[in-house]
Amino acid sequence: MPATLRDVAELAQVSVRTVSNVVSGYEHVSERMRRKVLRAIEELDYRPNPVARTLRTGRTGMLALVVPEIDVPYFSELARDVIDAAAEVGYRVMIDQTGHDHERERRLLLGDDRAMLFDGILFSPLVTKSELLDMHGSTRMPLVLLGEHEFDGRYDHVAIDNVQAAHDAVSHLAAIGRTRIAAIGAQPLEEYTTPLQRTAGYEAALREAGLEVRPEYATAAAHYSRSDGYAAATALLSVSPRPDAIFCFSDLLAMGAVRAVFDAGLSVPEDIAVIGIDDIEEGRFARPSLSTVSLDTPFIAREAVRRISARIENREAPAAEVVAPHRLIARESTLGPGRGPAPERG
Amino acid sequence: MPATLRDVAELAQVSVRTVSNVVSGYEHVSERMRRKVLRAIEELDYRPNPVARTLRTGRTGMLALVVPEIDVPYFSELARDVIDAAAEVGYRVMIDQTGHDHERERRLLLGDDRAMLFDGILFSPLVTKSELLDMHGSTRMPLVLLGEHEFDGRYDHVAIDNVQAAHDAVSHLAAIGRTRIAAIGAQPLEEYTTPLQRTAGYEAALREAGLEVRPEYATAAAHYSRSDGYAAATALLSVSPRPDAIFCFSDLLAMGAVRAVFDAGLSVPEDIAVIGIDDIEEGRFARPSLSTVSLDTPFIAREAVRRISARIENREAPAAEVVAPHRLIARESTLGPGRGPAPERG
DNA sequence: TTGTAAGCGTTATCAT
DNA sequence: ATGATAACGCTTACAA
Repeated sequence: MPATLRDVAELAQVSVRTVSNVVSGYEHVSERMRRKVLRAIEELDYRPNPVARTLRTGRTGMLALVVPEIDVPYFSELARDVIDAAAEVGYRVMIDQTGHDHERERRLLLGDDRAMLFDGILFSPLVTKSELLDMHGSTRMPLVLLGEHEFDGRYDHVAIDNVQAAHDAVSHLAAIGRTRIAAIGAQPLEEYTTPLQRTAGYEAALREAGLEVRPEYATAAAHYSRSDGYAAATALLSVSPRPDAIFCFSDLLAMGAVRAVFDAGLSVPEDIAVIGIDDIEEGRFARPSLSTVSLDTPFIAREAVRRISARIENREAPAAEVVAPHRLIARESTLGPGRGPAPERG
Repeated sequence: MPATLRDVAELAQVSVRTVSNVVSGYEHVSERMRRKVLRAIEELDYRPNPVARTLRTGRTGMLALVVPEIDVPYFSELARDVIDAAAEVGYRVMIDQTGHDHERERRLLLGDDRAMLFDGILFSPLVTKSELLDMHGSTRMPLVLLGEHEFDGRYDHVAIDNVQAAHDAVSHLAAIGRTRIAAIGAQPLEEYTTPLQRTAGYEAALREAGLEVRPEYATAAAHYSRSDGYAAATALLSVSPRPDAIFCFSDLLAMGAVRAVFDAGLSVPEDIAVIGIDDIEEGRFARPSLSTVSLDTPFIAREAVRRISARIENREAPAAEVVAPHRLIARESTLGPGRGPAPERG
């Protein structure tokens, strides 16, 4: 059995109050007492029980990060930054993946049984905003939404300007002279905001460049995975006229699309230029290296942790929205060979 | 303020005992009572406080997964499988990354302050075995070691046969006629077991194939990252005689190595064949697709969770070792083009 | 079958 | 500056 505060108090011949004071670094403790207590702690190898402390204080010191799939590079890179940012302010991070399962997202937001072992949730959701709000309504768990959803003033929000990011990517393709620009990542069946916004940016940029918006160029992808990108790109190759560029709604889709183009005997970017969004490290070393719109995940992580901390401190404060910066990074998949890998970001 | 058991009891006009029975699904509760209680629960929107429950029962229902870096694909894919496997038996997973920081690993194992908010640790360590044992000694936190360390009978262990895996990779290179086989991933300065074992397998396979073991072919890599692979491969290209194959101790190293070879104006596998270890999805879509030794992460995850559950149930049971299977997967980076991507595993 | 009450290990309130 | 003691919200003997 591990030693408790009482055991220490007994051995040191002081009250539990004093031991607690020493442990939690209370100022007004005499040097003599402190020594006695520390000696007893040492001897008993005492460690405070965080659960008891939590029950008393109401703080677990843990955050939950909820993402669709942790093994998607964008999310694992985000997770790395979130864990680091959280560690800096004394939080640890529990990760949950919903696996594109709305039901699992729902349960999480409802705070079912042991879900509540953390002080707040950083949520990168699949479900649409309104559903989400309804679900989370009754529980008062601090919540910060990550990603690209519309700000509705009810929840803290760390987003990126999706429309603009998509717009920038497509404008780049137009600027290098591409005229038949397809897209992969629309999701006509569902009402996810991300694909809707990116589609909007895509179409706006096309119009701005004086290019035609062809419905047959806007293809769907269920999961933003490499294999979805591969499949969608393969299908696009037999559309007539064949696209000369593909804008993918994620880098992972783009990795699959690039491979598909080469498997069809064509070349990137000569025959078809490809650009993604996210700036995952994989794309920087790929062949050709992937042009993309870089999202500032360290910034997102830092802001998310800052927002959730503030929310935990004060649940009544008005909801805030912060928009993370993004920037276009042109590499070989649009510009052609000759630009080596860039191990550094950017 | 959220409702407590007492509030529910009061409203339902029953004792807390009865409410608790209903909540935790105790059998012997009359239908009438159960109804009354459920109605009150509904009305008050009551949710059990998991912290209080934990303080009482000693179980948090959480596991910690400790890895060097969550954004390394091998670890994020492992994390995905661990989270899923844990969810199946009612556990949730907290992830911590040590970032190659021995001190952080140490603190985790020592169970410092709020570290102990979980029932057990799944630990994929950097530090050597003996150090680790000394550190963990005093705390009795259930622990299962993941990865490729020697079994010493004191801790549960889910490992792979590192020597054999490396051997298989190198034998494959020899079998396709390569004679100047280099390696990337040794770490002469530190005593990590993984690189030592893989180096052993590498050298054994060379000898078995009647090939010379050249020290200048065994290069180091600090972090098994893409950029380390890139740098090491670049260096290898100016060794004379130039290698005609490179065995990388991880797929990520291999991704960097492949890019380096092409940047040097050479070709994979024509000039230099490349093989890795891990079988991350990235390698299946890369160009050329990456030959590798596939580690069965779902198996590892399942066994790890099984072991830690057993250990939590019975801390006195003898330590067990489980060896996860591996198998060689030859793709384009050793066999040449013509084998399309394999979205499915293998 | 259900009620009463004693903890689980802290922190925090009230004294002194 | 320190001691005694009441919570925190739950589970579980022990009683009834």
